[in-house]
Amino acid sequence: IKSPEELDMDKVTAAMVLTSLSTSPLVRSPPIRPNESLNGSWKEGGFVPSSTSSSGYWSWNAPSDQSNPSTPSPPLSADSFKAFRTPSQPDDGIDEAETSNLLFDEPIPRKRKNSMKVMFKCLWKNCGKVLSTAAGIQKHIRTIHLGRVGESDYSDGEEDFYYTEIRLNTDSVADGLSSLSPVSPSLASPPSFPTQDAIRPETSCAKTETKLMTPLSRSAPTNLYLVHTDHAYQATPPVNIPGSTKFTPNGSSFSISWQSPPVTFTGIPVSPTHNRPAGSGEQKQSHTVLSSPPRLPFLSDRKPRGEGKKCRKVYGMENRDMWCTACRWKKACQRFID
DNA sequence: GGTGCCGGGCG
DNA sequence: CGCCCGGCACC
Repeated sequence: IKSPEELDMDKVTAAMVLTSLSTSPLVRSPPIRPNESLNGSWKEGGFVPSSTSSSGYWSWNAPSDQSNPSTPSPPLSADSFKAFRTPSQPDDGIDEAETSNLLFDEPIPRKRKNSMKVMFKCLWKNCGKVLSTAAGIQKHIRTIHLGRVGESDYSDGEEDFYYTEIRLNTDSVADGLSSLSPVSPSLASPPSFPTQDAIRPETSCAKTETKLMTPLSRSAPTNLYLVHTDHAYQATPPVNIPGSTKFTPNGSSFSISWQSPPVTFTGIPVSPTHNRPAGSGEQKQSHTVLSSPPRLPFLSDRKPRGEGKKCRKVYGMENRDMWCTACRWKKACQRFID
């Protein structure tokens, strides 16, 4: 069961990955994309917990790598925070100046010569800036239009809706999936992608409200796709940490989340104790849901297994009478809920 | 192989 | 219903 908070988390995590990807040394080195296969495209850092259909999101989860609940900030606890970071990726060391320089001027070598080129265009009125990376455009919007200077690492996903992707080369279409760059939060879905004009924010005030009230709502349902790999975590699925190299390279571990109007959230309401989906992949119906995208055949929604210790482990087989009834009945534990 | 727990059977 | 377990996906 996914809570709304988790959904938000997904989004936040996705955003984090996006930004951290751009600042990660990995991205800068040429051979980031050894091949064009799904695996190759995704193992770099994608990730994000995902959820299942029936709500604003749909996705296919990775069976693995889902045990890492994490929040961008603040750390839930010492432990989770530790898990959240990967030993190989100290995410610091890059100062702001370098970061922006990188984001704005250095296109990420995402594709080989003949593949299509994807650019991201800012949709703010009188702007129209075009950058080559989603992270770059997000940063641009965040700093220039949203005025969030200090929180360069943080994204609530709002900026995702203020820019659009432009494809400048249409050959090689077959790899629909691999063409989805892990660094691109908003991708077009062939038939339903609206023109960029459709998603032009008219107001720049109140962010949260804006999302619900702007014209976004009329086009959002089918136009924005969030792509991430899974890990909940929280999640949904599982959690890949920004910049983490730990993402499971075995194909099945990524997810694409579709979402209707931007999920609304300003803060990150993450409960320290409930950041993992408990049982099956079901999740609460989101109030922002406007429609449900079709389920892809290859999406599998395996339920992430509860992570926490349960009665059995805590008390042991010998003390079975101390277990909660659910555990005794071999049902979902009610005492130690994930 | 252990664990969590869904699905289902039995009283 | 309460109670239990086969079986399976996860670890």
